[in-house]
Amino acid sequence: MSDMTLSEELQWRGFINQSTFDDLTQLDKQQWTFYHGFDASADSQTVGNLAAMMFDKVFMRHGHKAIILAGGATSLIGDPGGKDSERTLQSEETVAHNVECAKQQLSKVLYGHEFTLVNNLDWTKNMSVIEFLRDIGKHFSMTPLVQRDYIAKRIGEGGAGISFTEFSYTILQGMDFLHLFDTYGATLQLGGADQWGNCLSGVDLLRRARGQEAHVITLPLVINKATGKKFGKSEEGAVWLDPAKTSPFKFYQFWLNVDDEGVEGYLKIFTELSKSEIDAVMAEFAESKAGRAAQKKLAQEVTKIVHGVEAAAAAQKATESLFDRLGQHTLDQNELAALKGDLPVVQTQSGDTILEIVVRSGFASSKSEAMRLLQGGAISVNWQKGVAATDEDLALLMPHQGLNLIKVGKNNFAIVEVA
RNA sequence: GCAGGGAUUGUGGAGCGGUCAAACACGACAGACUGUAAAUCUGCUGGCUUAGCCUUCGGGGGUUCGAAUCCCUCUCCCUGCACCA
Repeated sequence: MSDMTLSEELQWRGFINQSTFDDLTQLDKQQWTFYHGFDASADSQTVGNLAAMMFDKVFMRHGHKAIILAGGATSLIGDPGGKDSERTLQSEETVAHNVECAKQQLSKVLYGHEFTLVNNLDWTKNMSVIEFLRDIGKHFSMTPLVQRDYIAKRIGEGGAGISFTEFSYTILQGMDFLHLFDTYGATLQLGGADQWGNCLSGVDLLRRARGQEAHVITLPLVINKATGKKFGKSEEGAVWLDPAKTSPFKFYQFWLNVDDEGVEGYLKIFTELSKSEIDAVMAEFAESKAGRAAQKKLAQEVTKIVHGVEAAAAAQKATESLFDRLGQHTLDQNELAALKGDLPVVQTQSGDTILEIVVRSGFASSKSEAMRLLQGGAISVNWQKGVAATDEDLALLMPHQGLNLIKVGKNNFAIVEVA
């Protein structure tokens, strides 16, 4: 796909945050067995995790052996990093379910490559306390642990405190590295920038317990260049990879709406397009910013990777019919029926007010909120915008029999089916 | 364990007996302008059967005509001392 070496490609794509290598070309000189752990504290991964998966894919394309870990054990404990207060423990069933979800999503995104999928619960659940304290704990010195930023923050003035459980998280993760070295010969760990400290726990442990040199590379947290915030949040919160949580249409829309500033970077991270392909799209984009060629390409490619070719095509088609003729064209019943697979569908009785429908669609969490949206001119039915809150004007927004299109805000569409 | 300090609506943070659904800032959301972008401006930000009513200020109980504000108690956090080295 490219004649770059691994180290060159990683740098070009902007995948390197911190690394224990003095010289990254060491990566090019041998085949590595690396491991990368994914959190299982939610039942779906997000686009943030997607960046990490794409990171792994670069290594895989260059012929390195991957061990992908779902954190069945670590998610039972909870990573204190980045949190300012103690987490609520999740039940074993929940985590087991999440691990299954994570495994499925990982397999889908990493499809086409060979890799070993493991769950760290397998080697931790039957470990004895004595074994843990003697064989593992003995290698960790308290002083550096306590000095870790996120732990220091929790312990110091104004901190929320930290339990021994969460405190031990990093040791557990270090143990994973040790185990994967013993079983698979893994000597490299990849992770997110926030995992740097936890990854180093494993490096230290390997050195102390096995006299083995090991390495870590972390990828940067993807930042939205326009806002300076963490990338990957939409209006409704996180952007999930699970189509049930973020529909392929919404997912596609998310990428299409990405800021100009960052598109090039996102193309490099979230797609597998080569340098020449990306250069070509960016050239087209530079000529006509309003054409948004880069965003379109990005949305297309990423949706393909996560949801497949068909879903990507469907999302694109839905987008065209909703936006390209924005406001000029009332979609007929057939066109609306075609959109039913892509947009949320709200079933309703004739007589239900628009407020109730908006709440049921999930675009507002209460009637009060729906009312506010209405008064702000955010709601339209079949392209008719409503502004008034009186009963008479409310009636004008009443959907008719059959299929209707409602729009809330700029980007939220739903089909309303009146029985 | 003892002594102080603290817990407020997404976050930070005012309020210290009625005028408090609770200042202000940030964030979020919406409108205008644009390119379904950014910036900017404007609005909005507990719920409801919305000129009114209801539920919120860590949990529970009390004082009072009236409590986010006062008292008791529980939980959690912080600081200092003690304990432990």
